[in-house]
Amino acid sequence: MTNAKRTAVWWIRRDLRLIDNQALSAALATHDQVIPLFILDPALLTSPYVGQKRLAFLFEGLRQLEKELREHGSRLLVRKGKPLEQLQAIVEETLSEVIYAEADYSPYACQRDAEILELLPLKLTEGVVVHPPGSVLKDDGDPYIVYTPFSKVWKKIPSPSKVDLFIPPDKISTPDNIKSLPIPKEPALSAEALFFPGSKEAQARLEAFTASKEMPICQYGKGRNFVDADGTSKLSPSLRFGMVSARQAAVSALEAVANAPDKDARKGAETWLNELIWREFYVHILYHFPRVRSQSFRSDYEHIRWANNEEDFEAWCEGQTGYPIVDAPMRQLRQQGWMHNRARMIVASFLVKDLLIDWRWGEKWFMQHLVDGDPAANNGGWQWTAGTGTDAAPYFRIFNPILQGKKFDPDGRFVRRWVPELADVPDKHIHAPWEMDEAAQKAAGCIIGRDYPTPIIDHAFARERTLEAFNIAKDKD
DNA sequence: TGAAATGTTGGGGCG
DNA sequence: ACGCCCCAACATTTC
Repeated sequence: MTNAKRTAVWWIRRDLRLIDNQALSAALATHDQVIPLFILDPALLTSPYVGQKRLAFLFEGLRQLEKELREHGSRLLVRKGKPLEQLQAIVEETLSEVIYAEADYSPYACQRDAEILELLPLKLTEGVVVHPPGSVLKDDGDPYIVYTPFSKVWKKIPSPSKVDLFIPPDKISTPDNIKSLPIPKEPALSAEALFFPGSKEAQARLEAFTASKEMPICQYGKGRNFVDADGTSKLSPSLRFGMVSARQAAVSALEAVANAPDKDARKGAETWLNELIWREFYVHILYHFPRVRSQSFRSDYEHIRWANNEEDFEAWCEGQTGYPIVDAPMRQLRQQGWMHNRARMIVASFLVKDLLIDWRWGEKWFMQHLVDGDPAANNGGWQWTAGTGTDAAPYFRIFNPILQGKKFDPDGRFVRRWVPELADVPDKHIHAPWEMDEAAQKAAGCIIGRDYPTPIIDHAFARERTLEAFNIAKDKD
């Protein structure tokens, strides 16, 4: 080595934070100089599964990270191109000894990293999940394909009790002579975006949710299903890009469980912890069974004869199905890039089991619009709803969109917010406005078929059609 | 982390 | 007083 300083690259992928970052910590512990690098990978930026809102969130997140780095006297090095080629060039330019990165277990990332590992000194650390794939296995060494036993074993593995609050010293620095690209300005974060990216925002959100006086996490179990009054943490986009670590979230949840004032509160917090474990479960599933990315986990359901009607799909995408509890969240998704988890289940059930459209269509649409869109969680969620996945809802579990609306948006506030043409429809009919007689429609200023669509399908008919389609497929194997 | 169909029970009205 | 019917209310089964 010609340089006296020992230099490492910190390759940032989905870990946009300085706090509790195992890749960064490892680099700082072993090297004198650490160069933070982000590579704009055309294969990812132009994928049909990438959405503009998520990209905007990522780019603004990078700007926030750069700001933090500047406070520590460093630049964020940005390059564009095939990661292997860019890394080769940078290692050469900076005489770096090693590249540290947080392991990513999605199929694309695994293949990308495997190729790089053959040619470059890449060291992968944990961080995307608390317990990585391979660490939660059955006694015979097979991965779990049912959630409950998985979660029991997950909880038995000693979880970290502390996060790494290491404040990066001025060792992080990028040599001035190294060329860097600007962070793209487009797509830009819209002014009415629901989420502001960045580690600071994410840390504050986690803190407020789990450790503030009110401890909203303790109400999560009871409140999480109401689609309007929001009992959820809204942390998914931050977890998606590592603006908080999974470990931080888990530690905070465990602390909340321990500090909960009573039994109900503890249960509420445990429910949220379980959602974190669901997230890890699906990371493991996609890692162990990469074929689920394009196929049903249960191969018999590959035989389903989908209706796949394009017009129906378009109506679903646009929030024009005529079912308020479906249309409202679908419109919210397009506008804000986010949807309540209960609503995700409702609209997914409607697409797959009412419209009899292949779950992959919906999976793709979600990826194109969700700020938090993650290949593992999204795929897992869709296959769960479709009944084709691991530990999935049985195929005959078909949501009734009217009952779901009444249960989880009882006063119709959520529906009225996103489907303004229903604003004056009385509570009694808000989830089934087509049941209004002519006079009621006039009084509500909402003529069905003119101001708001007639339901594009009859639920009772759809239910029977789907039961038959799944039954036939099931018997084919 | 369903819903609908079907079965069972028990109170009240009524002849 | 009694049997009968009706029908909530709840439980069980089936898709």
